[in-house]
Amino acid sequence: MSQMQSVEKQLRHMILGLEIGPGEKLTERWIENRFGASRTPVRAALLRLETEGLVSRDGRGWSVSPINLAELEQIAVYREAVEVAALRLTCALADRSAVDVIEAMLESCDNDTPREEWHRVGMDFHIELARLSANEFLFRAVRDSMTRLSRARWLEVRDEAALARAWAEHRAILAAVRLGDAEEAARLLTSHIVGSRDRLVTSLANDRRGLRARGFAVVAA
Amino acid sequence: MSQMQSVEKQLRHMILGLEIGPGEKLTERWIENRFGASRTPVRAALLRLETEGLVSRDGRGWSVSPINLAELEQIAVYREAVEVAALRLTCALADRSAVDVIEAMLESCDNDTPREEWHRVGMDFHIELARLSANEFLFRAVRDSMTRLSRARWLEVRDEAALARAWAEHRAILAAVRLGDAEEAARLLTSHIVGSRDRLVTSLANDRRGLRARGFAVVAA
DNA sequence: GATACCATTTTGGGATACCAGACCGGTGTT
DNA sequence: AACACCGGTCTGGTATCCCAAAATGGTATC
Repeated sequence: MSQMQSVEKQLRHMILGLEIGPGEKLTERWIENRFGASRTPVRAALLRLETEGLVSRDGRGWSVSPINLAELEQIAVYREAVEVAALRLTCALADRSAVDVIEAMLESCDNDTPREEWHRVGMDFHIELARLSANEFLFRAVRDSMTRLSRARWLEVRDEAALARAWAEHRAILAAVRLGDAEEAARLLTSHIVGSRDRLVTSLANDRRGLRARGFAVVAA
Repeated sequence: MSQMQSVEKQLRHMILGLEIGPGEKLTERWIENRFGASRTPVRAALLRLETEGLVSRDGRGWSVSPINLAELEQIAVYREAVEVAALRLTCALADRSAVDVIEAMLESCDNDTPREEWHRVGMDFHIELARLSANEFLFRAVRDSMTRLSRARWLEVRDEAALARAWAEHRAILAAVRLGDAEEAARLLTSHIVGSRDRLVTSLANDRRGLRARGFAVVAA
């Protein structure tokens, strides 16, 4: 059995789900025992997760990357550049009917939907929207950005009002894309990303003490 | 001795310098012998180079990534997005004196300068310009893009006229940045990137037969 | 002569043994 | 009580072994 991908997947899942706290130390031996794999696949997983920014070298060893407010702000700028570029490409497409699939994705969330699902769909909206551009690099950039933002976004998903607002903005963006109005879509997406960032950073800065109490490392901006 | 980084560095250098042809098969054992390292650091190197796009899985084994025309075109779009975003940030800075350092870098190339140096400085121009934005993600995006483009750019550097043109465009961009004219700088950078891409893709498509004869895999757009 | 088949070799994936250096805790000294 | 020292333990880095699967090449058959 190829345990390599399994270790990587499981470890990523634990990190993204905050089952292992940001800033926590990791030893190859612990991972080895935890997932019943040997060091070769463990090391492969760590190397991959390092490039995703989920894990970092900590001196000689490893640790789960802390949540970094300065990094979140920089990612927002990066996201804005790549997502807007992807969006403009998509608006220029002759066939933009694929937005309906994304719209349907949004509709699949209602009051009975668990938090986890909202969290996932909220990210997938951006990822799938970027995929429509058919540009592999823009797509990957968005996907990787969302992975890096994923842990911090658990906070936003706890705020009912923020969630409703995000969904409304998502729908508005899709509407503009459907019409092929690149300028309007870009404007909406930009303000959505900037707004998200502001709410996220504010909320993280406020919760910082509480998060640290739970053992989560949160680095200031 | 930490041979891990050494293997990675040396292998990357051979690949970027076309000492190992695009599309060529690689075996872990060959690398092992070639660099006198054992398989663990070899695997680490391969995993890292894979994320850089220099090496790809080829069935069960590994091979040097072929030069892919479709990929080059997509990277150009991606580059345009991130480089322009970085440039706008830089233009908004109060202190833009760092452009002088980049200007000096360009000036360091004259008729006696070896091809290799022109090649490196041509890439470093874009990388260092992106670094000025002080956004780590935009910077990395540009750096990684240039790495991916590096091999294909060996062709452009053989064309004296193209080189002169590129340098002129580089200088014009710096001049606009120095004035803080973001719109003009963005316009110049965009057309520089688009122009580079067109010349590169055209020239590659023309040389494709010759490159293949040298054993270089070149995938069509 | 082409092709299907089988034995051998080779390959990457995984496991394990070993090492040098960092880290930690206790002890003895001041 | 504070601090310097020292020995054991733990960790990541490396080398090496083993294995299953895939590639290879030769051979017999049609």
